[in-house]
Amino acid sequence: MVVARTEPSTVVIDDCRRVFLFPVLYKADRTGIFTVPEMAEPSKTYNPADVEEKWHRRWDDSECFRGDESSEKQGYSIVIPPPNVTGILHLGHVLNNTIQDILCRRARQADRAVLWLPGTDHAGIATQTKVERRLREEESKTRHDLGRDAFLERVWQWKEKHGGIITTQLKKLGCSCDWSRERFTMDEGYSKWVSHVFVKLFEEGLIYRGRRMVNWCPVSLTALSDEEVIMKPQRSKLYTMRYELADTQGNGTGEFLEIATTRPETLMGDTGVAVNPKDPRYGRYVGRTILRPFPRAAIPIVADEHIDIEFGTGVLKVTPAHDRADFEIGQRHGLPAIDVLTPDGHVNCPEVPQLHGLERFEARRRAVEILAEMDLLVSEEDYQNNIGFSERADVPIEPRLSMQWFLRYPSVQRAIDAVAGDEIVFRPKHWKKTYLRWMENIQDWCISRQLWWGHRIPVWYRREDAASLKEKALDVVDRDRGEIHVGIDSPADPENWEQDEDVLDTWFSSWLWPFATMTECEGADSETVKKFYPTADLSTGPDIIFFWVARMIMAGLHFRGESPFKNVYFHSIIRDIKGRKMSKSLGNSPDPLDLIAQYGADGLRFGLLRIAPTGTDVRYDEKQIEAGRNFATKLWNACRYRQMQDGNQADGHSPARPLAECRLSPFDIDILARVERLRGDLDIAFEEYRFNEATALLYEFFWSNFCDRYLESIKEDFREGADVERKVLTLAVIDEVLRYFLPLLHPVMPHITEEIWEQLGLAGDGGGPLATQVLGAQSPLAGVAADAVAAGRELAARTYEAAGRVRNLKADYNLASRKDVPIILKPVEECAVFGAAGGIGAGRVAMTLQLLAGAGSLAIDATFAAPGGTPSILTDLGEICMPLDGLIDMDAERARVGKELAKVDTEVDKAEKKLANPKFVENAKAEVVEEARQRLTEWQEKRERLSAMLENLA
RNA sequence: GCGCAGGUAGCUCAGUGGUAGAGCGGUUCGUUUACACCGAAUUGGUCGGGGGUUCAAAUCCCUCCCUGCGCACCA
Repeated sequence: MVVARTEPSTVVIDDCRRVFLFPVLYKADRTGIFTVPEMAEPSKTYNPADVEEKWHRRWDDSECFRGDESSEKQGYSIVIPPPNVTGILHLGHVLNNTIQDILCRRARQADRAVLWLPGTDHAGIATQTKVERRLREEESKTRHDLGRDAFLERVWQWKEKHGGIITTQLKKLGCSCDWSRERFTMDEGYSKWVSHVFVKLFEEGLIYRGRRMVNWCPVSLTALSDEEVIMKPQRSKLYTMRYELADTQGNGTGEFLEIATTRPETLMGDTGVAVNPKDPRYGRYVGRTILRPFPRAAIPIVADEHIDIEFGTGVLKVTPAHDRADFEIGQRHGLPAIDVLTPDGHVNCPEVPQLHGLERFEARRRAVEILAEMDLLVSEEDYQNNIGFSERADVPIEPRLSMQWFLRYPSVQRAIDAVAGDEIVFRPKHWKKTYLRWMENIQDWCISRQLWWGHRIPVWYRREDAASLKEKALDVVDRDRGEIHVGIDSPADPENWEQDEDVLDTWFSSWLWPFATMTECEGADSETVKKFYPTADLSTGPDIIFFWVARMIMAGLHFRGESPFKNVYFHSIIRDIKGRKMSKSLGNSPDPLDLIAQYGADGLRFGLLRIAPTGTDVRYDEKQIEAGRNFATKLWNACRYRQMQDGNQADGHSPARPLAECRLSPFDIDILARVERLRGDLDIAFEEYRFNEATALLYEFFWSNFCDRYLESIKEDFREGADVERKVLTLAVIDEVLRYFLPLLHPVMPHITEEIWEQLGLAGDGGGPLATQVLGAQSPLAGVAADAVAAGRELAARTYEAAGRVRNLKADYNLASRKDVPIILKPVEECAVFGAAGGIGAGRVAMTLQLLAGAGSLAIDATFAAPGGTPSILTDLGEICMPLDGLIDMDAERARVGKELAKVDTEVDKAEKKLANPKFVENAKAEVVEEARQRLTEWQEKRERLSAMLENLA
């Protein structure tokens, strides 16, 4: 078996710093030991691994991505959406960070001082859960076994061990972050910001503590915000049971009311039954009492508008402790709240021993049985309802009454105005509505979490009163009374105080990210924040628009007086090919590192960008990544081809004169004009954050225009005995195109462009890495007269078009792959001036036409008289005949021309009809009408000539 | 229920009033020394249905159908 392994070789072949980048092929023997290369052979495929690694090192060493706060240049900044510190990279990260990398690299090219500030988030619940699980699995311990301090020590250890992973992965992707400024939400300075903000909001009366109905996760044992609850449709049962009126018999023989419920296991907490006051069926019951079966008790029947007459039986059991709506009904009617569940979701009701201690779903089944035994169960039917699940633990949450800290959001109206008035621009713009809708219905934020990993609430209670204070609703007044201490620092006499046990919601730190990463909360502003705040762009997923984006806007406005960013770009959510969300449990989420290993970081970046950025969501298809890799290979090979020509060269590498003074061919002019045009088109595409369009432009230019047309047509210049001057000029044009193109591609594919840039020596003397190149304003066609450019491009376009038509013709005769077919061009009059553009004679056009058409020979002969039946086509260069000795088939040719004529006929009809319509001529834009006229003329001419051809064939 | 986004070629998607596009796939041909991760040709669409506005609609309006997402919910 022969194993090929590539090693970069650095054979200096001349004094121009050009080296052979293309690796030497080594062969391994059966032992796997590499032996002396048998022969040097350039690799046909780009091998990203070594190249990428090398450039990561180079960029790192040169510190070229450091955000220079003292720069004279205009600042540009992005803060990274901090990934979970213990998380690993997924495709969403790849897309999002590629976008940010592009924005930053382009900003550097535009000569801005750029800061891309990286960092990670402590991710309270997620991280704590991970460490707890490990503790349970490996040591069979809970966090309580360790105690708070020891447990936190473990979490920090875990963070130290696993915290760097995602950062390393981002580096592999080529992210040009300023790694020297990496931040973590639990850094000391950052934590100080969190406390500072808490204290400030508390002082403003926006933070308060109270006993409220919250979303409780019975697994994580903490309260959650509304945003952390995911509603999911569930198949469940709707049970109808009956409660007996207490004032009739009370012994099972009196009057009953039927009540529908999905949660019979909470009926021990029922403290009332409610009907709608407008419901004629039940008016007479209101004010009476009814018997709760277990524990048996008489509870009042109340009338409440909230009850839906249509639903179920129109009678609701009111369980104020276990349902948000019931709680409110209870408040309105003075019904007590009886908590019958433990925090971890077990029944807590010693009065009913059959249920006491049972897990909540087990208790539900058991409660139904008991009801049936008591003959109180009327029916049981399948029912679909929506249940809230906890985002992290993925179990149904319990509405639970508990003492928590809440925030009334600050600067809400300003945050609404900023987005509504486009001070902050959302893209795609429809997300604006989603944002405004949420902001306009904003609810207080439950910010306390019963966790240990996070920022501890900076509130202390007087030790002697702590027990009672912890049960009390609190606000700023209580501090003024000296009962509690709220401050960044602990009280001076800590032995007399007890700190609140809870920590803050992770997002309560994340919402400060854009400025808390840049400056300290006390004292003078840092130079960094002065230079780089507010940031320019935020790129993130629409799934965290409420969690993060909206809150950052409020925090920025409130604490810095300025919105934290100008533009928000919401990238699409990546789904699998079947449209499902990527998830670990489905196993449909490819590991980006595998993809990088297989396709290269550049290929991955390019491939994802091609499909991802416009819609709301996008289906991931590995074929796209493959296309990205293929594009890298194409680029590699085109440059390899260019480099191979160095060896053929007699006299130096570039013409002594500037390009504009050389005899540029129409094709030289065309490709140079196109690469310049590409730059303008890219500017527009990126300006509008249309990343997919940008990749399409780059792909189209390089593959179709540069490789398939230009490179294919200049190969003659490198053949034995070709004109040396022309060869040198062609090399110069290729170099100029690459010198212009590679920087344009660089933000998308940074590694391979750097490598080629260096190896081809395109930077010139003293030029640094491509990553540091500022794009100049120089046109590749500077000094070339505008009319020469126009004429050259016109002639090039005609030639390319004609070559395509000849290929079609060949295919019609099943000769597509034949290279020996002779063709004869009878030039049209206006093309008789071959050579007007750039002083190059007809030979250049003829050569290109012949090469691209794949013809064996080309004669230019205005007087050529084709034998009858010779296949020919009409092009903008003239009539092109393909005499096929021995292959001529009059019938076939007649059929072909007839078919073409028919097609042209319908086109003429269409165009005539359009122009015959006076309203069209009247109303349409002048250029549209003019275009239609021209088209008609062209079709008519073509029809005439085709008719003549058909006659000749007859 | 309310809102948002989408329905264009077999697949993934571009295309906002003026000749329906790309990539992938399929088919046929081709290894000519940059590249088979390639080249050439070719196949393939009454642009979700219906109605309207307009000289002209994939594009604007109305309506219906389907898909995805968000918000709110009926116990």
